[in-house]
Amino acid sequence: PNPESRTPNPESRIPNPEPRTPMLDRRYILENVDEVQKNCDRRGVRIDVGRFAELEAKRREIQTEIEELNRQANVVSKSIGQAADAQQRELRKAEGRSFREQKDARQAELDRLSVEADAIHRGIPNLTHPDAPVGEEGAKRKLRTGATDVVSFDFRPLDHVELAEKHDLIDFEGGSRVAGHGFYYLKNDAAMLELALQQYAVNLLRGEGFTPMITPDLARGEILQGIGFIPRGPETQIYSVENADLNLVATAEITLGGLYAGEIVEAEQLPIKLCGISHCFRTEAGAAGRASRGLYRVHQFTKIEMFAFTLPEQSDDMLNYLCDLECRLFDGLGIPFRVVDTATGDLGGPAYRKLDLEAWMPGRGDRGEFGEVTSASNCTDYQARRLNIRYKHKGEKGTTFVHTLNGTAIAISRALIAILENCQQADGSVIIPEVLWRYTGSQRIGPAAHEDE
RNA sequence: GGAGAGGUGGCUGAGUGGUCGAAAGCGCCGGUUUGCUAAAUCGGUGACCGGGUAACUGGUCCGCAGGUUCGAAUCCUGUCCUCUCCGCCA
Repeated sequence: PNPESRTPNPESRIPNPEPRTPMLDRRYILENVDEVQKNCDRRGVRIDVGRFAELEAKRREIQTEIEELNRQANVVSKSIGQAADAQQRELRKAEGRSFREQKDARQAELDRLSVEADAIHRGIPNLTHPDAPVGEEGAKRKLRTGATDVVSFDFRPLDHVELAEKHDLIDFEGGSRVAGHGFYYLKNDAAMLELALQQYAVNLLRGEGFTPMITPDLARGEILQGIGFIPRGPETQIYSVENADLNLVATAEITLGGLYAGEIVEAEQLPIKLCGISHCFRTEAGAAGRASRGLYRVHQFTKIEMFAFTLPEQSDDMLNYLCDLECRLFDGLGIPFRVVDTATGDLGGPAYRKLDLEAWMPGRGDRGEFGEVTSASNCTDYQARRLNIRYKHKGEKGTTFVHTLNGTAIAISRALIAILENCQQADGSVIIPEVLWRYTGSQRIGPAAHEDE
């Protein structure tokens, strides 16, 4: 599938977005060139921070000149209004024009400089939590395991594709015919399971003070970029709508984070905890063939997402809290999993730290493998800067960027894999996790076992 | 989708080319008065970027982007959003 299309007019709705899109604060970078450079190195991001500092210094210099020229031009302009006779007036006009022309010339130079400086700036990723393991993807650190042990079957377990076929749960062929490879229909008990999982997750989160939200499934390019996605690039993971500045969201993180774009919230309202229900669309460009059998890597799925806006000092705890909730959700389902602290080299640009749950998938690979089912990230103020989301204390002056965090509660497609494969029985039936019975109305997929379990 | 109206400071709302960063009111902060509450009254009260130890000071900002002009909240173009009416529709 080719998601490429052109948008005639990318719009701006966020009031006064900093035109040069700060990722890290420019001043912070200038004052901490070495540290920022080291951080980029640890993440495997090739960036010349020193060069940025150089350009930025020059840029400021010119900016000061421009302001001075502007000031002089303003003085002249003001005097014209009070000028006595027409001759004086014309003289002053010429003077003013001259100042503006000089200014424009300097401005053009500044713009040229900014192009390079901004390109570097855009590439600078967020800082990294000191505890995050340093290295490539393999350097990730296992933090703990869930409450449920991995069961070794005394029969050859089926994978979820085989189980789905056996019980008529998923129509991959139909999905391909109608929408292409990577799309599918959930049928029968799988459809019911999706609804049940949604209810299960949302109810638990609501009890924890999250506001349930069914969000738009499309969003403006600007919002995507604020969150850290790059729509419409050659390698983009994002589907875009033709002739409109709209994109199918890859996660409700986009719509939940974007909800407060341009806002100043009262500090007393923080933390704000949202629970988003949305479909997620991903082109998965360049991912073909990579361990993506069945439901594991698809172009569309439903996801219950947690999102939090916090005070800066709250975000470390909030990340652990989101991760704990994910653990509770999967412990509740009886799925074995481990929690992994993502290595620096594998962090996305916005993430300061990322904790993943990897569930055991007995049908994956030769003898079962862990596969990522959730992901919780602390993005500190990286997204807030780009979306211009700040807080202020009531009655006080001055605003500060909030911290944003996101975490998967349940991504239905991956959860389905884990449930089908872990809960399968020797006779091929699947026992539905007990916490879902009240939503599914049934307890088992497939004929009851003849012998007991 | 069509027609019209509108988007101004924390809020309401004036302002149609030059002392407008923006009247007035509300709110907020401080003073005075009153026995608390409340009321009255006086004064203060936007954000961002830069310079300065500081007092202070330069620039930018009237949805957003661009244009005209010596000078734009004000004129022009595009666009987004809101409201009203019409059409269509789950």
